[in-house]
Amino acid sequence: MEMEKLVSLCKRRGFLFQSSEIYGGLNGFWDYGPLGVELKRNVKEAWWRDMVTTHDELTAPIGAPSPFEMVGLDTAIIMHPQIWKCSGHYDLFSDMMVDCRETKHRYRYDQILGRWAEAKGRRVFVTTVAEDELAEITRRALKLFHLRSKNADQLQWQSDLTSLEKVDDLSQVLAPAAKEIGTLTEPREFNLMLETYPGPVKDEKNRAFLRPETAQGIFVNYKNVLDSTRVKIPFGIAQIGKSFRNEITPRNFTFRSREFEQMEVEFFCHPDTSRQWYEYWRDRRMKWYTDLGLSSARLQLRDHDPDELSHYSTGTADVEYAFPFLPEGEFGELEGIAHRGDFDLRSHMEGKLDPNSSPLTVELGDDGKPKYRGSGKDLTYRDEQTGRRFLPHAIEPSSGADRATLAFLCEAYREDSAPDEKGKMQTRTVMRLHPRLAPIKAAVFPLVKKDGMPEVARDIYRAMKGRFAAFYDEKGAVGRRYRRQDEAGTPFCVTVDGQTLTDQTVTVRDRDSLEQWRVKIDDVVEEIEKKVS
RNA sequence: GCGGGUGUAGCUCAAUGGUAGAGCAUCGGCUUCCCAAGCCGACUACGAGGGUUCGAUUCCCUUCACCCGCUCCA
Repeated sequence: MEMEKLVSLCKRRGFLFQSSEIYGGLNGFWDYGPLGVELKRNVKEAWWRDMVTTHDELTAPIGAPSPFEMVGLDTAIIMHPQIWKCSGHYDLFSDMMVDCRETKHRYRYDQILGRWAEAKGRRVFVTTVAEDELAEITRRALKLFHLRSKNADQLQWQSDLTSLEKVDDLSQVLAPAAKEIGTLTEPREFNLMLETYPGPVKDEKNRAFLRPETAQGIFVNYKNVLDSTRVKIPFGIAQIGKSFRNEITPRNFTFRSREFEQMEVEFFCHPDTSRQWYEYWRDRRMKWYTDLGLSSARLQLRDHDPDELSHYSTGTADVEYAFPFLPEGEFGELEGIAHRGDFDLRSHMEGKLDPNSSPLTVELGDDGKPKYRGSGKDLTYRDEQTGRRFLPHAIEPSSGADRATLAFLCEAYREDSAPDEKGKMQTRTVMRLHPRLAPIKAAVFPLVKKDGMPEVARDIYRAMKGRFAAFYDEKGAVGRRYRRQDEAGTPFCVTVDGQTLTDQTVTVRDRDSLEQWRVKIDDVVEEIEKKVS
């Protein structure tokens, strides 16, 4: 399937529009049209119903270690800036970066180390980002000055190892991996979080961030939920909401947008059982996508390699989909299921933890105090059976609503053949969306606009509208009307014909098989409702 | 962020330094008893800004967006 065809259909039928299109568009932002908004709402509602509303806390679901509770939450997009310092996003997301024009590599300004070296009358700041800095710098300096190891004494070091930040003139700098000097751009600030300034006066003191993930809203409300709901561990808190990231390269339709919507659960459990819960959520979340129509052949559950994991995490897996815009054999992330240990709760309690420490300890600043202070609130959980206190571990299934919607659109797009009125085969474009996700569940047509058929059809339409999304159309050839609904992904079309007027039956036409069968008018609404829910 | 390409109607495309065309879609009729191309009619476009020119959709510059490759993707 060519992506342009899907993009074109999305615009033509009103699934997706480029944001601010009449002003030329805005990179990284997208608008959902009348059909798209229904589809995305259905995705989110399917998720919420399956995770929260219909969850039965009395019964252990298949594969779950025990019964558990699920509650929801809806937190603000803008939160206290300290949250992002303790979560680690602040340090990771706002950096001075330099680009190398020669190698096209991008580096964190503060991570490039180097030494001033002089030889043959030239003075160059030789840099590296490698682990064994001194050896690497020496090796690169010799190479730059065309010196053999035995002539190393011709090389004079004019400084100890220092940060590139101390160097004023970048034209005399040998960039890591570069062959020539002076290839680095001036340092530029990269803010991966979008900033805003609550309050009428723009002042640095007021600087806040649009959340880059919804999860932190859950962590900082974890105690409120415990105190207000009587939930007991193990339990999950679910949230759906917008998040914002300054993606460096927004691309691939809505796949990498700067404004996007997440569907996240933080599942809190005892540390001893966390591994089992992680496996439960990982497998359950994978199944959710196949249940809603993504083909197993295009989906994969990819466990992260141990070296991809934070050491405090015992597992992270991605649910990935083979999007048609990716190269053959490559997959794009739909959802990450992460074992986060107690990193987040402890960071919000004690102060930002150093993710590289083991066991985890609070990261200290130059003054020996915590780099970012936590809330100081006790977030431990008291097991009322044993009387023991502990900090729960969190399992985080974090799903992208827009990415899921895009995957469902990609999966649904098909071109097949259907006969026209002369029996000649024609290409048919059809969106084979799962009935639960389809924006319109059924369309109702009078076969022709006369003989009392419209009146009957309208009555059926009205009866449907009270129960589910339906669409009425009486214009033009009926084949054309069927094809229009095919592109909208409507699973069923109900047609009133001449026979209806004599025996009170209508035809129901199936979108995918094109089969038709007759149903009594009195039964048709219920029959379709059963098939689409 | 870098390099290359593209930007004309809702969609897919055409042509042109001087009035911009088509197919499909849409809308209004007619026709039509089951899968888009039967008939008549109607609507709609040169991404934005600036420059050159008597005159720019066309040439030049800038910008925005999209596509491809590289980079990035916590």
